[in-house]
Amino acid sequence: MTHDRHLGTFIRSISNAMAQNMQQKSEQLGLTSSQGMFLHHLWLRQEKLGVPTFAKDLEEFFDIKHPTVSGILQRMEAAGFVEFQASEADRRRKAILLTPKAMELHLETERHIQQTEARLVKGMSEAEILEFRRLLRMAADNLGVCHKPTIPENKKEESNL
Amino acid sequence: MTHDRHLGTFIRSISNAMAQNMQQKSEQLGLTSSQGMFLHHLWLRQEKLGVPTFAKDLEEFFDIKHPTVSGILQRMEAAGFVEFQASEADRRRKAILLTPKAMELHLETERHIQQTEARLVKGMSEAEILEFRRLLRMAADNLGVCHKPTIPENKKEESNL
DNA sequence: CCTTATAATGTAGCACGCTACCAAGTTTCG
DNA sequence: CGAAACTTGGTAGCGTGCTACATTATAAGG
Repeated sequence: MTHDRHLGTFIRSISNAMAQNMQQKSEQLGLTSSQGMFLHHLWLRQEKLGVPTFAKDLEEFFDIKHPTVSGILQRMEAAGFVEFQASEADRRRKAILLTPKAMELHLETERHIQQTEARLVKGMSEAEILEFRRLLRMAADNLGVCHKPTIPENKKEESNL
Repeated sequence: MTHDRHLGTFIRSISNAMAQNMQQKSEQLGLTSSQGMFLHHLWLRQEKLGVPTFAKDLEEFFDIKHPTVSGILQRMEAAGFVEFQASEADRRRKAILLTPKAMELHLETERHIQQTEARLVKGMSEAEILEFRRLLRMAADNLGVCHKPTIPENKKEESNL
């Protein structure tokens, strides 16, 4: 019976490995893995749902702090993937808009995300995948990780991803 | 049925949340969560097993790249938690030694790690915890995360953690 | 209306993860 | 033995996560 690593370091390693995996797939596109996930989420809201996205939305969905969102958006703007548009309703906010350049990358980015997801659960049965997700959610709840849906309440029924 | 986040971002959030949890517990000791885990592992090898530890060992056990190990060790040295001792057998290597100051923190650090581990699996049955670990290991294997034991082969039978 | 509280975002500074590259010691093999 | 290959670890530079603080806009209460 060999020793197991603590779950903490183990999960950290898996998280790092997934990021590296995404990064390698995406680097030809000039995207990092976080930027790829931002792009996908922004695309979903902008094209599929037609709702504007603000920094606050990304902060809540990805469960990261606002300075982290700020940094990623700044680099995506510098790389020409997003633009900002001041909100009239609330002058503190700026809507985040994908550029045509980013739109072109969407399909490939989505493919990378799905490939990485598929690789993660390779060899698991459908039941095991469900159980994995259930246990991960329990762990997340234990740590207070919030779990916002992609879609605002008033748009929920329109979506199909 | 609400949307679920991709497993990728979900695991990343859990990993981040655990690190924050550890960090909050440890900051009064002047340790980060990575430094705490390094300290625990170094203590285990140094005091329990009596084997020297080199940067390469940490790199393999925690599954991180060597520049990352290097950085953490440099900060731990600057904070007075570790010292280095040139190896006579192989002059490329430096054994990593915990200072008395670090030894004093060991018990508290171990407690923090175990509290965080316990919090993660709170509400899960023994069987669920085993299943969680099994599924995490499958995912890790799928991503090529290596899973080295804490203990060198020739010392394995002596350990009891 | 005006003060105060709350909310959204920005910046500074740090830890930690990575890749890419470099230096030096050890090992292997002709 | 000597050259080439491998191993160990160091540095530079960057992205992403954090906390703490500051700024500005909106909301709430007297």
